[in-house]
Amino acid sequence: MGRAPCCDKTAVKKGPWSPEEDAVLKSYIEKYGTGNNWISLPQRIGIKRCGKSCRLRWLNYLRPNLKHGGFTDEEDYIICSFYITIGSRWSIIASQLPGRTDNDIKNYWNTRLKKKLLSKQVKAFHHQQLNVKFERGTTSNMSSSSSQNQILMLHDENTNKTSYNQVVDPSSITSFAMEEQSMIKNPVLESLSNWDYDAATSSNYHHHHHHHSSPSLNSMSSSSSIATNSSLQMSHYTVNSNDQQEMLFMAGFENLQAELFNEIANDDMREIGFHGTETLDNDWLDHDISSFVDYPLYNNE
DNA sequence: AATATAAACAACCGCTCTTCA
DNA sequence: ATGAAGAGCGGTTGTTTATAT
Repeated sequence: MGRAPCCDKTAVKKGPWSPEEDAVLKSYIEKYGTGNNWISLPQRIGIKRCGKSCRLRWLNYLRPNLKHGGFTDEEDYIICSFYITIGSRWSIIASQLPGRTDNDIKNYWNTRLKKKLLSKQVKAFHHQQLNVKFERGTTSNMSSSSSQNQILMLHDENTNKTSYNQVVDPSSITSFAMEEQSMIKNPVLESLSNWDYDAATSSNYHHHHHHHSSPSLNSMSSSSSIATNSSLQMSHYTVNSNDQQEMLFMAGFENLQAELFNEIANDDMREIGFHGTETLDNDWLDHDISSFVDYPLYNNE
């Protein structure tokens, strides 16, 4: 009593398409079009396939002017920008990339691009942190030992709060990081800022209990408009908690980077500082900071 | 050289959205 | 106005190909 199948599954072939099947389908559609009826098409042309399968084959493979593989750097940026902004809305993303299908982009993201982006983000973060120092004590010692290109973290055991104070010399930021900036400022991404995101929110969205981890990074950066939009949208468009965590993770880094670059561009400052205080718990540490610090923040043993 | 493991990718499934009689 | 059929979507699976042991 489930849903009725779209076709007789026993009389229908599954799996990869043969060149012969491709040729029949392609030549028919090129001559007569699809006739707005995929379900009856296979019977009409004598192919033992489900109508949905024919449609998919045509749309993703046989249709003219399709590209396969060989994604360019520009396409990478566009895909990443969109994913970070609107999540896995593959058909929307595909509509921005001529000759690419949603299926292709989805596969590419899942198998390669996601890893590529994550490793870039991690590299960029490493680069930014430059030199992390962690001390225990009271907040009164805080400012004394802070210097250029250093992030100082100070844990006050009495209040169980950790303060941080980051000072970055802009000249130490590499061209790699500038490349990241161009992604953040991608015009495609900016064009999205006027969309009405609330209209289509997510029945399957749920807050993950780690959702506070990124705000801890956000609080370091104040607010560039792009970064703010990005994190807002993020909270509405994630699909499951793993993806959400991962996306917040990336967005947090981007916010931080965007803030850095904006300050460099607008103020021509020699120094950029971030200051703040957070109540730290182990979740926060594990997720955002501790894996990037070469020595433990706490001695738990 | 043989086998195990991972990556890549096409295609499938079940659902939702749209269209039209 | 309404509901069934068609189209579209995105997560996931299954198979092939590449890489590691």
